Formats: sequence, C-alpha cells, structure tokens
Amino acid sequence: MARKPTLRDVSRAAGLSVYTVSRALSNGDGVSAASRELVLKVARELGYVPNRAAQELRKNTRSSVAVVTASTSNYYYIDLMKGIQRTLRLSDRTAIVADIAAEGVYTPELEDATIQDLIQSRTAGVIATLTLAPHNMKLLEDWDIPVVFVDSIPHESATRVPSITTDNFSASMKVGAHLGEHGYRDWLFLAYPARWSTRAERERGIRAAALKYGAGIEVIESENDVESAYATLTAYLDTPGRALPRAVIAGNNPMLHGALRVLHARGVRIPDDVAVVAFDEFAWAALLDPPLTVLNEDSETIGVIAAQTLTRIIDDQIKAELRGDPPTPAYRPEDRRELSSDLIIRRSCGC
Amino acid sequence: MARKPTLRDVSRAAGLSVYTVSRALSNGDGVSAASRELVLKVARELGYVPNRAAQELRKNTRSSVAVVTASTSNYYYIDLMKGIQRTLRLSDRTAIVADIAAEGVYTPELEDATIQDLIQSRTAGVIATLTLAPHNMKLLEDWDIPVVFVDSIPHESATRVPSITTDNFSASMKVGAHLGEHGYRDWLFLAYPARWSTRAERERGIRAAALKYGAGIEVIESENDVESAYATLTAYLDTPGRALPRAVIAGNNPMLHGALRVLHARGVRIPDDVAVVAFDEFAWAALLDPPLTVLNEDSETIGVIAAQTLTRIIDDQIKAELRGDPPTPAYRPEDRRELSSDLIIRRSCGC
DNA sequence: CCCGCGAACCTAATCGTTTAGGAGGTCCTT
DNA sequence: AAGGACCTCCTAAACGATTAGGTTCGCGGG
Repeated sequence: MARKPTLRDVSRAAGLSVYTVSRALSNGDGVSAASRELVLKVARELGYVPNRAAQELRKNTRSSVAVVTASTSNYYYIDLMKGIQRTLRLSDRTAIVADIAAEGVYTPELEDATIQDLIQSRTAGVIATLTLAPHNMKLLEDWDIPVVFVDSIPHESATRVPSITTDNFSASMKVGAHLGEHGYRDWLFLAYPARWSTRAERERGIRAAALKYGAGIEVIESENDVESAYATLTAYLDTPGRALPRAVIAGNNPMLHGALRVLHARGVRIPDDVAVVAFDEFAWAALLDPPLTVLNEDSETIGVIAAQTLTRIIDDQIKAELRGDPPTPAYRPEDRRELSSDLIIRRSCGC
Repeated sequence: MARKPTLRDVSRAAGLSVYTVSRALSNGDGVSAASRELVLKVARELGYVPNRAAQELRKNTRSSVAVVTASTSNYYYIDLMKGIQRTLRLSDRTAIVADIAAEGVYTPELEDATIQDLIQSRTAGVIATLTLAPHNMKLLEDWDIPVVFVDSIPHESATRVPSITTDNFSASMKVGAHLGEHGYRDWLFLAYPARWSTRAERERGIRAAALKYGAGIEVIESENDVESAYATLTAYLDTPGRALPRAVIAGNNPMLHGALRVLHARGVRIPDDVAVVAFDEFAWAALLDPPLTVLNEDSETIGVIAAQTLTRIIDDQIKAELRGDPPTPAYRPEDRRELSSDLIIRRSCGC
C-alpha cells in the first residue's frame, strides 16, 4: 500500500467528519445507525486499521504487560507464561517478555536498561519473576506502573507490592522430611543466586529439616543456568577428599538439569548411590530416568493469579483516573498470596 | 508522580525550547555543549523518560517484532526464542510473542484477530512459526510488514517470503533409514496438523524411507498438543485387532510427550517392545528413560538466522523510506534457507 | 564598516487519534 | 407559536514527541 489509510481518509471517503468516524468505529453513541453503517463499510473497503500508537498517546492508555525474567532456560517459565497469556487475553492485553539476562548471564546494567525500556513504552504493568533492584522499584512506582511478583518476593523496601509465591519454607521442609525419613544423613543443596528470593526460603527450610533429622547439609551456589550448575557441581565433587553426598537437592530446574548431567556422566546410579529431589515440577519429570521426585509448584495457576491480580490493579487505576484521582496502584494486603505445594513422590528419592 | 514529566517540562525547567531539548537528548547537532549538558542534567533531575508512543507516532517507526506461534507447550520454542531474543537485542528491538491458540487449540478466528492486532500496533516485522492463512499474508503485505517463516514455510501464494527451515525431507529419510537398518518393518507416524508445513515434508520423507526399506507405515494425526496426542494414540491402540507397531515416530515434541505417556502407562518397554524416535531435539532428551534418539534441529540457530534476516529487511525498509522509496519489504531469494540436521542416536531406537 | 556565513536556537506544523464544546435540526409539549 | 429536549454531527484542541524553516548573533574577511 502506498499510503496507509488513516481516520481522515475514511472521513473523506465517507463524507463525514473524523469525529463521527471515530465514534462510529469505537461503538460510541451520537452516531445514527445509517452513518455508522456507512463508516464501517467505507473503513472495510479502505482496509483501515487504527494506529495504536496514536490511540495510546491520545487516550493515555497502554495495552501490554511485561513479564520480566532472567534465564529463560528455566522450563518452569513455560507453564507460567501459559497461565499469564491465557488470563491476559481475557482483557485484551498482551504479554511481552523482557529477559534481563544476555547470553544467559544477569547483569545489573541490563536490569536497569530493561526497566528504562519498559517505562519508555509506558507498560501497563509488570510481572516480575525475580527480585528487582530497589531503585528500579522506585522508578516503576514513580511512573505508577503496578508490579506483581511471581515466585520471588519484592525487596523489603517494597512490602506493599503483591506477590504470588509458594510457601517455600514449608515446601522445603517437606523435601527435607522425606529425605530424612529415607534415612539419608548427608545432603547437598545445589542453589542458584539469592537474586531469586525463593533461594533463601528454600535453603532455610532445608536447613531446618536437616537440623530436625540430624542430617549434614552442604550448600553450594551456582549461576542460574545449566552450564554453571554442571561446572559448579563438578568442581565440588572433584575437590580432593570429598565423597559423594547421599542425597542431592536441586534448587530449581536448571540446577536439576546440570546435576543430572554430571551424575550421568560419572555413572552414578540414582537413587542407589545418591538420591535426587528437586523443586519445580515440569512436564518431563515423570519420564526421566528414574522418574523424578519433585515439588509441585503449580506454576500455571501462579501465572493465572498473578495476571488476574495485575489486571485488577490496572483496571482500578483506569477507573481512578476517570474519576480524576491519582493513578497510584492500589495494592491490597490480600494480594500477597502464598500457595502451598505438594511433594510428588516418584522414584529418584529411593521410593 | 502526579504528572509525568514531558519534553515541555524539561524545556521549561532548562529555559530552552523543546526543539533544543529534543536535539540534545537525541544526540543531534545544532546544540552547544553547554546547553546539552544542562538539558541532560535537568532531564535526569526531573526523571524524564521519553514517551515511545509519541515517538513512534511522529517518526513512524516501531521497535517490536512479533513471533507468531501456536501451542507454546512445544518445548522446541524455548531454544528458538532464545536465539531470536539474543539477536534482536543487538538492534534494540524487542520480541513479543503472539500465541494464536487459546487453551491450546488453534482457531482461524484467533489467527485473524491476532494479525489484526499486530497491524494495529504497526509491528516492525513478524516471525511466523506456522503457515498463515493467505488473506492474512495479504494483509501483512498491504501494510508492508515483513514476514519471515521459521520451521514452517509460507503458503504457496507467497513464495517470495523468506523461510528458515530444516531439510525435513532428508531428515525424515534419515530417521526412516535408521529404523530400516534396525530391521523394523512396522512403523507408526504420530503426526500433527498440516497447518505446520513441516508435517507434509516429514510424512513424505518417512513414507519414502518406508518404501525403500519395505516397511509398513501408518500415519495418524492429532491436534498439536500433549493431551490430544495421548488421546489419539490411545484410541488408535485400543482399536480391536490392532497390534503394537514395532516403531513409533513422534512428529514433534508434544507428539513425543503424548506417545511416551501412553507407552509408559501401558507398561510397554522401549526399545524392546517398540522403538521410539522423534523430531526436535530438546534439553531433556538425553536424560529420559531410555535416552531418546532424535533429530537435531538446531532451533536456536534457526532463531538467530530468522531474526537476522528480518532485521536486515526492516533496516532496508527504513533506508528505502529515507530515500523516499516505497517501504515494500525487499525479500531476496537467498533468504529461503534450508538447514540440514543430524540424527542424534541414543538408546530409544534400540541402539 | 559592511557583508556573509555558520552555529545556536526558536516557532510552529505535524504524526493519527479522541473528545470537549457547540451548532443546527427535528419533534414534542404546553 | 415558542420553548425545550434530543439527536446528530462538526470544529478544533489536545496527547508528546520530531523537524522544516526561520531568526538572531557573533565573528572573520574584504
């Protein structure tokens, strides 16, 4: 098309003012049935499609929500995104994913740049899967952009911000208890960085369980991707004088993947030589060799709840704005939800 | 913040016109070093962030690229997206994923609505992972929105449109040949709908191989998700008088998942009772029980190439526009790329 | 001393919408 | 017949940026 048709083109072709055309297309009143029909017909013939940038500029609205993640190699995000997308579709919003990890590695600069970018595009809201830097939370607050945390919780300076998480402490206790009941007394927790707030809770739960069952617990930390997990665990096991632990607890999906790869590479038998349990159930867990005992965080549901919460806050904001009130996000205490999760017992624990 | 600072606010605070401020912030010339510094300082103090909707409207540019998919439950997309994101980041563009499957099921209406939505937001370009309806291709063409296909190829009415695919025919031949050399003579191909053009190629290759090795081949089709695959295969096997095939070929990732679940549920031993091979290598394939023999489509590379191709076309478009030429996407014949792929032989085939 | 030129800056139009504030016309009520 | 109440439709001002086309001013050359 040489020049894309605009409202004015439709207006000229229909012999009506742009006002009437606009109203007709947006289903507003103040337009006779005849005019509306004419407008719709002409618009169709011309192939008119409204320009969203112009609409958003004029109406001061925005239609997309950003999901901020790092390390998309985490398969857990698939289900999460599914839940989010499904829910957002109901209110005609779209999700864009903003990954603050380049080549798999997180950098604070990239986090800052990403947030800046989100503000530039005046995102309607943010769903964050990891704890964001306080100054970035401040920025989002300044611009009245609501944030909902998922899985991770916000930095303590932002306690009002909603979060949908699992009760990671109890969950970890369950994991530890199961290991303890198997009689294992020598555990290794393969953890990811504390940037994901779940890390601390999970470690705390595991440690509490270890204490209760009189088990020894070692915690090692790796970057949040498969390669790092592989390297970290290998280095740990290769340290002279170090014996295999009796049980390995993988902190999340990438940690699990890395750990399984090193155990396979070394010909270690699971669960006979070492038992393996992990967080974050995912589609293939039951089909692995052996089938994996994992904690079932229902991440699709978490995604749904997060998206619903965010949607509600955004809608409230819009209403407030119409009333002439400031569009400060109205967070409610009950938006901080903590779901429980079950241990799905399969074979890798020794059962 | 009560009212978000705009260019005008910065202009007033700095005592300079909006023109000067705009030029200073966008690093243009015609501004003295002193003024530029002042502007930057004031902008920082006020927390000014440009409004992208206004910029895009005025400059008639757009910064995001849409990835059109259906059925995100396909794990194969993770690597693809990784490649795409990584590449787009280089040119300051962002990817938004537009899923044209609601609750996992594809509908033509949703495809139309999605395309309409992409045009409304004046997307810079589209990466399509499945064949789009001809009228939607027409629409995108009318709006000068370049499209690059990935994995699938476009409908025959749009032969000039680029596509980055694997050579599915040869690949399928490899799969079939390997099965043939194992001496298996009774194959079942679990396929997804032909909306993904790979389906036809893959079936053709398998059939050719079956012919060559004198094997019997049955093809059954399911919707492109795990549940459907499970149901379809179960129904097939439950048909009275039907025996287990000697080899199952899973057409893609969801088909594989469904198939493995029914085989596990029935206590069928792999590869002793039936051999399993699949398309689309993915992260967990080597850790399954047994480790899976799969075709290695390097989907991250495909993503990179697709994003590079699209980026180049968009940049050419922008240049053409600056010259005053029409912004018709300049597709080149060499943009139709077909990569080869290897069979990764593990254990599920009987090796 | 005057002219010309370039740098620095400004005014105002523009991108494609939405919408406040009227204007004109029809029709009912009294 | 006059006054209102409604519709329908229009004009023109936003929204927040970019930029074409001036204007002003200082300075160097003739």
